[in-house]
Amino acid sequence: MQIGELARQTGCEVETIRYYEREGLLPAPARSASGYRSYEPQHVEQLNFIRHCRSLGMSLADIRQLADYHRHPAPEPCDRVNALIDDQIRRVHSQIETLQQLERQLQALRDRCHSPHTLADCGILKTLEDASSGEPCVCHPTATDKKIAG
Amino acid sequence: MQIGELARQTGCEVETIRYYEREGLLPAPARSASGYRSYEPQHVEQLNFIRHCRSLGMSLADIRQLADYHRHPAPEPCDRVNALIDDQIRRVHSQIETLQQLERQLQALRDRCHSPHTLADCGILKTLEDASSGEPCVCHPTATDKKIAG
DNA sequence: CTTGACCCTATAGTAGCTACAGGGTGTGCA
DNA sequence: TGCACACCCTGTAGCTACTATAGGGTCAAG
Repeated sequence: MQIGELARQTGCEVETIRYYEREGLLPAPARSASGYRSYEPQHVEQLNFIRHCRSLGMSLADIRQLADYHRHPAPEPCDRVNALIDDQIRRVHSQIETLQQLERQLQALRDRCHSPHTLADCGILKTLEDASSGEPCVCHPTATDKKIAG
Repeated sequence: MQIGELARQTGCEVETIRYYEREGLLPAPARSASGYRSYEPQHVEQLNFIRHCRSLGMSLADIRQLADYHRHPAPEPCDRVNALIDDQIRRVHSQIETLQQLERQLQALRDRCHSPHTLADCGILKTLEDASSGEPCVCHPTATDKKIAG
């Protein structure tokens, strides 16, 4: 099967498939006489594995690890698989908390301006300006919540 | 004041300050005879403004807009400021919802493997493999929740 | 014999920084 | 005077996970 057909079967863009190959996530397939990539059904499965993990928010590095365990189902304990998933859950959870705090801060800022104003008189801009001069602001009640989310 | 001092006063890295200047967010300061950047107190305020907005998760493009309104407090209505903040709140909110769904999916996957297993017998890996072959999986009860979060 | 759909490689762009390499400047100390 | 060391400069490459070209080749149908 050609790359376009693989793309259709997996819902993954052609360029992304070539990118995964370059990154060593998807094994390089055989080539036709004219140099076209020629995929086997197992490639569909491998690509689905990658896309499934991506849909769970995992990094390509983590997926590479998982795919390795997948390919070599050794009789060792699967602690590292669990640890990998646990880390991912922790990361997602902490992102949620960061964003929830962000949402509260933005809402507090937004509450500064509800009725129609002019720019010169806008509570939002004024709050942002005051905060720039080091004054306390509604959005950041404590100093520690002002760090920038990665 | 030199760039290092500005960095110290604002908690912003020197490279980041130069980056903001390149991007047109922070006005280019005067230079000393030896070519060193020489900042005024107003630069502290402007940089604080940028960092404050960044801590609210705003993009540099949005911050550029806000800084423009800030510099030109015209007597027009501040609708666009409000719209900008509202958009940001919407974006943050939808990111939270996406991540919460992700967390549920990851937890469902994690629940597949609690007691000690070998790799060959790991419920997590098995679930991921089955999903790659198109079988229904615990993490994605419906097909629509499988899209990849940006 | 041409059109159009497909394929190839290589490179540059996205956001918001961060981290060099390779050089110059300025101050303190022996 | 010589040297160490902290600071500054520009320019460029790296990070993630793609996406989007440019510029070309291949193949089947009409």
